[in-house]
Amino acid sequence: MAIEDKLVSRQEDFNEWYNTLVLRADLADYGPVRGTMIVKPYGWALWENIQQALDKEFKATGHQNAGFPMFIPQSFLEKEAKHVEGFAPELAVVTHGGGKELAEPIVVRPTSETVIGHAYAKWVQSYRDLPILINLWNSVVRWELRTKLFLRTLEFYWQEGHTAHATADEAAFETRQMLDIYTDFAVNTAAIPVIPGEKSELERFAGADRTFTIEAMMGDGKALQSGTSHNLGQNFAKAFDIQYLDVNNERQYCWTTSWGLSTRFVGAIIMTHGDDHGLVLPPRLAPIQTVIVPIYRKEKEKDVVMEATNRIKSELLAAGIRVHIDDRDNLSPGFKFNEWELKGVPTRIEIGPRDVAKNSVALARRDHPGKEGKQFVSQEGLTDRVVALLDEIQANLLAKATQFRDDNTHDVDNYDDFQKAVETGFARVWWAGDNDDENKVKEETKATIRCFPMDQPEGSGTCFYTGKPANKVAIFARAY
RNA sequence: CGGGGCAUGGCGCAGCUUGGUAGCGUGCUUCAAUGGGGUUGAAGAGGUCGUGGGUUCAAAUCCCGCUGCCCCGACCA
Repeated sequence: MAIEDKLVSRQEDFNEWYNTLVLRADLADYGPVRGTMIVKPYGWALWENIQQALDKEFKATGHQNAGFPMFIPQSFLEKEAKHVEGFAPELAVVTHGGGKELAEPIVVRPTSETVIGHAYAKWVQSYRDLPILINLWNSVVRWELRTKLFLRTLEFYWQEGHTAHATADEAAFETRQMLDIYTDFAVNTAAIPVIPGEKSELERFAGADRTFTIEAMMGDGKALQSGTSHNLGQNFAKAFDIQYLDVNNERQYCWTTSWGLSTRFVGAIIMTHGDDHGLVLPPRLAPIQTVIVPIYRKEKEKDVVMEATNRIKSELLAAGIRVHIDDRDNLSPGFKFNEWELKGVPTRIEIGPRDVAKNSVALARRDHPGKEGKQFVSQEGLTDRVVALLDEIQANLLAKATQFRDDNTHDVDNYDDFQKAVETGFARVWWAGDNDDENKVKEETKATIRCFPMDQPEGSGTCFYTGKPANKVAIFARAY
């Protein structure tokens, strides 16, 4: 392959690096309509692993999956004042159907709170009908002005959970529970050290009382909101008339929540772990955890090499490892090594005639790219070794990402230091300002409040911007 | 919507200033060799030069219109 086809260095141009990486690693491509995305099989396999990990947690906490329509009457959106205000500019509207102009325009769902509200109003009569705990795996459409593969596309895939509860406490518990599930998933499955916290009023979901988020730091120091959990209070219950009779035979409005995590998370994985050689996928989510590259010269060698290759594959499969044999005969081994590194496969086994003779293999690890991370090991106990190595890589990725985040997070107490801090990462500050102050900071530095971390320090301090006494710590950063 | 750029085989580009047979790299197909870090060689396939008009004997190239895409800003998971 030609030199000009190599990846741009991540440090040189993070944007360019990201875009070419997504295309070259065969994760996704642009669709025919500007801003749409085709998720290719390899990218989708990664998304499926994310889905499975989350879905398991949703089920374990009593949620069920369901399907809801993608078409929503425009009037539904208008029932909740803040909601329509937030979403009106980015709606895709269907005006014709069956060759005729429609009496009422239909919007393609940008999110499903409204159609869910419509349904729940019918479903809920009694306190005995509550709670309703439903999750949707679907895609939604938002007509964004600027788009980027995975991070912001016109249509994106996600899950959106929608729950209705009898009391404010239950809704608050649910909101927090789902935030914790996202946090645990990000940290322990995706090896992304996120900061869970609450959004400021300016960044709050349109129609929510409180919005919670997990914020991750990307390789360029910018923040990425990677999952959200909203406490909708009684806003949608009142807009859609979701009421129930309580034990005292009195009508009460429900308390609702919604929470979501999207294919944007794939972007988070790429931008957190990727390096100049390509993707680095956390072992627990990697579509292929171990790739075996057989190397042989003549037809004579092929048989013995393939025999060992297949035997090793069976052993790995039996241990529950996702294995792939790269037996393409038109590519050199060196090419394959580079390609699988580009695709982020955590471990690679190379086996050639010399290995067959010595009962060994070459075992490479993706978190140490190139020849450096390669060692020749015995075929005896190989499966155990790979299992251990996958765990080691998983832990190493989290440790590296955590180190990076901490190195680029600064506690600052004055504006000069603040400006420097948000150039390269997060600024952790005492905050006592109003929306105007927050907007001014954004105009001057491009940094916004990413969240007020759940983990607040004891005591109080002085706001770096307004100089007022403050009792809350905020994370500021430039964001995607 | 404001500012900048681009549109030529699948992908990346040159050619345009000064009009005259459609080029390069990579990829693709076949064969042979090679095979432990982006392998060689040979032979092939593949293009209405975004689109509509104009000038001209002749337009990828000059002129006018249109469309699409990319980057920066506003919007946003």
